Amino acid sequence: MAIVHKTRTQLVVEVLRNKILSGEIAAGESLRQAALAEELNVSRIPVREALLQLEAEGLVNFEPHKGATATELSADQVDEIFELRALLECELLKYSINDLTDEDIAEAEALIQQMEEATGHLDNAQGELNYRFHNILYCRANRPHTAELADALIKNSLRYVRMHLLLAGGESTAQDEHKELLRLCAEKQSEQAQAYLREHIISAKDDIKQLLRDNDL
Amino acid sequence: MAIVHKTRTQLVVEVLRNKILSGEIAAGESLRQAALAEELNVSRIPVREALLQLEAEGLVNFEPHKGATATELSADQVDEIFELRALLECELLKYSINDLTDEDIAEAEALIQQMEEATGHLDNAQGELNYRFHNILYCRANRPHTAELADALIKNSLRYVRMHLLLAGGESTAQDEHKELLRLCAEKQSEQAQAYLREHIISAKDDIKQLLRDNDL
DNA sequence: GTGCATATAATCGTATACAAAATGCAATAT
DNA sequence: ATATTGCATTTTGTATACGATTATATGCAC
Repeated sequence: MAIVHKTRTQLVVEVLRNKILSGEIAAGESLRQAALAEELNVSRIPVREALLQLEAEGLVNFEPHKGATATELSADQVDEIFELRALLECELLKYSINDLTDEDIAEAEALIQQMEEATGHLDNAQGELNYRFHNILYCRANRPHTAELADALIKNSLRYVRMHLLLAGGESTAQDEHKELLRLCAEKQSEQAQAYLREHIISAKDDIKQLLRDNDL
Repeated sequence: MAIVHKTRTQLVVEVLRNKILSGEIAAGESLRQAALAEELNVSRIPVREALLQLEAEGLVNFEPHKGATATELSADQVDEIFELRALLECELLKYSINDLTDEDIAEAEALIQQMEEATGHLDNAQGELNYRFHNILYCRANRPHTAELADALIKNSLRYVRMHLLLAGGESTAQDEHKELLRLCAEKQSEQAQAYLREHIISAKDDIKQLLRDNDL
């Protein structure tokens, strides 16, 4: 087991990403380089590089000479991000489903189990589990670029999903949907699984948009 | 017309992107920060930031402590990139087509004209025109995130397209395809236009893969 | 000669320092 | 009172300098 050296830039990326996804850094909040550097005990260079990386992930807006801000979450963006997710994730599932092993299925089942146990805990463990669940289903797609894009979108939407879990209690139905989706995958029903997945993602989107509307965003 | 101040980082990004897309920097070539900095008369900081940005675009691989290289072009990647393009660009066209104005159509027509005139010149003007042609068709989609992703993919595939133009003479058929595509767009035949666009992109992919095979890649 | 340990060089990563740009505010003019 | 100009402050952008990591070469034991 070789020890792995993480650069300060990578550490800063992780810290900031978590803070943004968890809501500790609010959408629209401006990210002053000097302040972050001091807070994290690094110089501004790794902070700058981290901000650039986060911009590529879509979590940060970086305007030259103006500074960086956590990206805002508009209803339009929700539409776009979730529809992109549906598009890319269905594509990944299409390429992955026939090569999913029994172990993959079992692993996904275990995650559903854990999600049920985690119901009620309002930390971001659920989002994390949800994230891993979806990723397992796509792991055999052998489409690294597509997977990377989908990954970024999923991470980006985690903020909304978290809000979804907080404001609505809607994970009980999501649980059932996960089980049904997994069943279709286990039976290699490619078309139905894709359609179901799409519906799963789009309905989450609609829920979230409704929430945004209700909470005057 | 406000004068716009470009940062050195942005300038370096543009220079390097052009060099990579034009082939002046070959796939797999390692990009030494100090050498680039000296060549471009800037310090290593903007070079580093430019490399990070190019990595986000998929043109560069950036490994910590190891250095950056121009990304390699494997047959698998061609598959993936062009299929992603087909997916995303059809989506953009779907949302854009009904709002395309007569001016948009005329502009696209003018570009086809220019492409015909440029036939034979083996610079990268054609790739550039091609790029602008496709972008016009999507300009009314109002999907900034999707457009950005598609843009990166198109830029990434420009290297292949260039090779395609160099090795095969295949733009005469592409020209006809562009005209037919534009006609379908002008007539707002959404479904057919999408299908035709998909076919246009996929067949380019197949051509390019064939070329890669023939030239022992 | 082969394999390993150490030394050396090349390259990258980051801190610090300085330059350039944008912002906010106050003084002035309209 | 409002708009405009100029200055001071804040923040970002970039150069330079230093430290850390990796790759390469050298020497030694076997």
